Amino acid sequence: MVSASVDTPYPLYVDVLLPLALSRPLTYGCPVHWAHLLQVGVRVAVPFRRGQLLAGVVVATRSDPPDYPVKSVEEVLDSEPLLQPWQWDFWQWMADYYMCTLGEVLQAAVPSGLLPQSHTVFKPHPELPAHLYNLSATEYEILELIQARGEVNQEALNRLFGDQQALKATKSLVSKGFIIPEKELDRLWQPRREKFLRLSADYQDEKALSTAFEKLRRAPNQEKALLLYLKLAGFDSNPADGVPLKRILSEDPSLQPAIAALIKKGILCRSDQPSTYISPTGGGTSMPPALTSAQQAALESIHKSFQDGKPALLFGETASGKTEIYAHLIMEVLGKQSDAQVLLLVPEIAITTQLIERFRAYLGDSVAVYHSRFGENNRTEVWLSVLRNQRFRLVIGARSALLLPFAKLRLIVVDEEHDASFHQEEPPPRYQARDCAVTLAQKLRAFIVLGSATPSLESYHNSQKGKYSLVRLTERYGGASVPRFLVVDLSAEKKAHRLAGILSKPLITEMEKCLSDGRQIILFQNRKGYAPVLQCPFCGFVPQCRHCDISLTVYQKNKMLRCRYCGYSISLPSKCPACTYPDLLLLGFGTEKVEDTVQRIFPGVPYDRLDTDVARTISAYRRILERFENGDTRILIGTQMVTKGLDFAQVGLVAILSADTLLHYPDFRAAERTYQLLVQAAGRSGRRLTPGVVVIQTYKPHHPVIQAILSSDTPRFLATELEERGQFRYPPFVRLIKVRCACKDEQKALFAAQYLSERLMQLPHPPVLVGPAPPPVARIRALYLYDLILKILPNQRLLQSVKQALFLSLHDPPLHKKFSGVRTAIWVDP
DNA sequence: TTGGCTGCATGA
DNA sequence: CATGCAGCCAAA
Repeated sequence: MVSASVDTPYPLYVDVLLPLALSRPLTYGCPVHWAHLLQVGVRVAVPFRRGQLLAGVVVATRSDPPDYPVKSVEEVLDSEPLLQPWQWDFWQWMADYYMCTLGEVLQAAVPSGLLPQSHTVFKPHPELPAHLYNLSATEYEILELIQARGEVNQEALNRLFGDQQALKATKSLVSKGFIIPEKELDRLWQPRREKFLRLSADYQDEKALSTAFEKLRRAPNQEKALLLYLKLAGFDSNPADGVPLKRILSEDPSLQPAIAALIKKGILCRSDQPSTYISPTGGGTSMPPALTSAQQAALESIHKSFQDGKPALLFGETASGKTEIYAHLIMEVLGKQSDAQVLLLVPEIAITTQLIERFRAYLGDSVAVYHSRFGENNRTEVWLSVLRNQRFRLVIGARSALLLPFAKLRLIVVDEEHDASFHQEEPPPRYQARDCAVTLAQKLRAFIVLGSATPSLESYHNSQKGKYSLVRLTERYGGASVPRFLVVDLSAEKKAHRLAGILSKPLITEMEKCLSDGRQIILFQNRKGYAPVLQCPFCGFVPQCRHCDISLTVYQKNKMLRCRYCGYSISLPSKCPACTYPDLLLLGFGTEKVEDTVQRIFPGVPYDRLDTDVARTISAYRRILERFENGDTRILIGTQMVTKGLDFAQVGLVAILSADTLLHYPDFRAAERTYQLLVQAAGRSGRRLTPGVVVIQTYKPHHPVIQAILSSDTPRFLATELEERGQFRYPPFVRLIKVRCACKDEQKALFAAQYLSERLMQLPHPPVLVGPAPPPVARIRALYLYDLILKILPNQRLLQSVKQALFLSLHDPPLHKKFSGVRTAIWVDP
């Protein structure tokens, strides 16, 4: 028997990109019966490792066999490509630029519903062994379950019996010949379909219909059902499709058998119609408001920069009406080409109903929303619709929307371009979506606008160099007024004993004034929980995380101590774990503690807290905002979340409870970020004709950033900050690459980082190296960390050579041998 | 990255 | 001699 073992050549070989961190696509053979379906961009199911099935995307096809044995493509999942041809080039650019693998980009881009994986299903063996006596209790139970249900998947068993137990038992059952494991691909994503009812062709005219009623004389329920159908169909503007079955049953669920009978008699017939997971919202009837002359001028400048083929940086003060300009641009582009697509990128949290509703008013159901917290089905539907250029004209999305397969993208708008959430920290690809958007626009010859009231120094610098064109918009829109700033010196307040927890006397006074005016208050504190540190005043003991080098945060409500890095938690001790001293100190302030103070000082005033702890889901987040919007709550206490994208007319006071935690953040962008946040927070206070108040509490009232805010001269702040960046060699004057070595063994992590640094020094033009040094939190999840920061002059060639050297060193055998167990991570433009 | 394999240490 | 864990390496 030779024939079976001979490696029969396949008619076709395909390189398949899998959604894993593999360094390259893998090659599979394609059997004849699939070959005609294969083309670049279609999905295939392929075996991976031992029996696992995985969906991947075909990157290339060829007819010559590789010089190693290959496995066969199991199934072709598409008849049309799932990707646009330009995406390969763009993804490759991302992978090269951000030093990650293509597979990681694939994973970030494609909704997981479109990349199914296999799971194991156990079925009873057709010929069961005669003896059951050598089975353990668990094995016996599992066998019974499998026999009863016909098939059971591994996950279900894991849930019932625990991972270890289930795995052991199934393994043993398989080897003893009781059950057979089979790999099945997860159910493929299906477009939604809905059951519809309509009148059969034979009963369309009035006469036929009356004979139908004739027949139903002795079946009152069926008669009732038919009447109900006719009533609903009559109201339907397009009864050609019939009436959704769901709608009929929602009127009277008891009619189900009657309807079944009507179908059986051939009076009604059932049909499956394609439907949508994204319910229609209506709208699309209004036009964006007319522009003021200042806005019109800005719009024209943007047109001009488009003609020059440059990205436009729209630097418009808070409330200068940038959104109106976006709206006009978008309508223009869509007006010119009816099949054009537009992408509006927004920071994650700012995907508020407010912005979406605004655009739905103009564009109705052709507005899609895309971000990670939207359901898998919705995302998949948006993906396919954007690919085939159906339905959606405008996609409003968070950073990952940039990876959608646009068929005809003509314009990208990046709103709040300075916002940190455009940068993906983890997992790879670690990319900056704003910068990627610029590259993508260039590749697709699409227009691009970056908008902000406080541009990032990178973008501002680019506009000064002439790479982007700067469009200024200084006039406040609709007579909006500038808020009044009040800086409170916390050290003076403390000396005068005028601090109630974290609320200073002047702040309390402003709050009282605001409340008696019938207006609302936002309190911002950039810390979750009750207090960041618990300390014993007697022996000084501070509870630390077991796995991270950080003190545990106190959560008073849940009586817990919790690590903000790894989630490790223990119950709140009532006395010092070291010396049993009973009165422990709660140092610092989190939002929970602010809540307590507010409750104490303003008893009876309704408030809410908004941070990731309470707003876990999008619906919880919305509920809290709704309550605030209709005035059910008067005070909103929260973290970053409360400073972004919320526009509430009744807010009269915004307070930054501790500007210092922002200013002292160990990051070269601390000043920039603080400035941006303060401006953004200020934008939340006061609307139109009623000026608002912004209270900034700080121990450093003379800090340049605070002073800059008071003068509200953003260009000047940008200029001075740019000067500092130049002086201390920080972006945008140098490019940064951060390399992190992580290992359970601290020495090993350090040595690996040192080794890398030595290798990089040997380059003909070495980068400036900072470190290796431990980051501020030097151990996370039991891994010791060492960071190496490379500063590279902004020169394409240099950057390229450094990246290459870095790549080679990381994949170098000596490094792997000597430093096995060291994990590395790279951030380009951190 | 992940899982499976190898080799070594521990335990009945 | 079985079981567990760490380190190593290929994945087609």
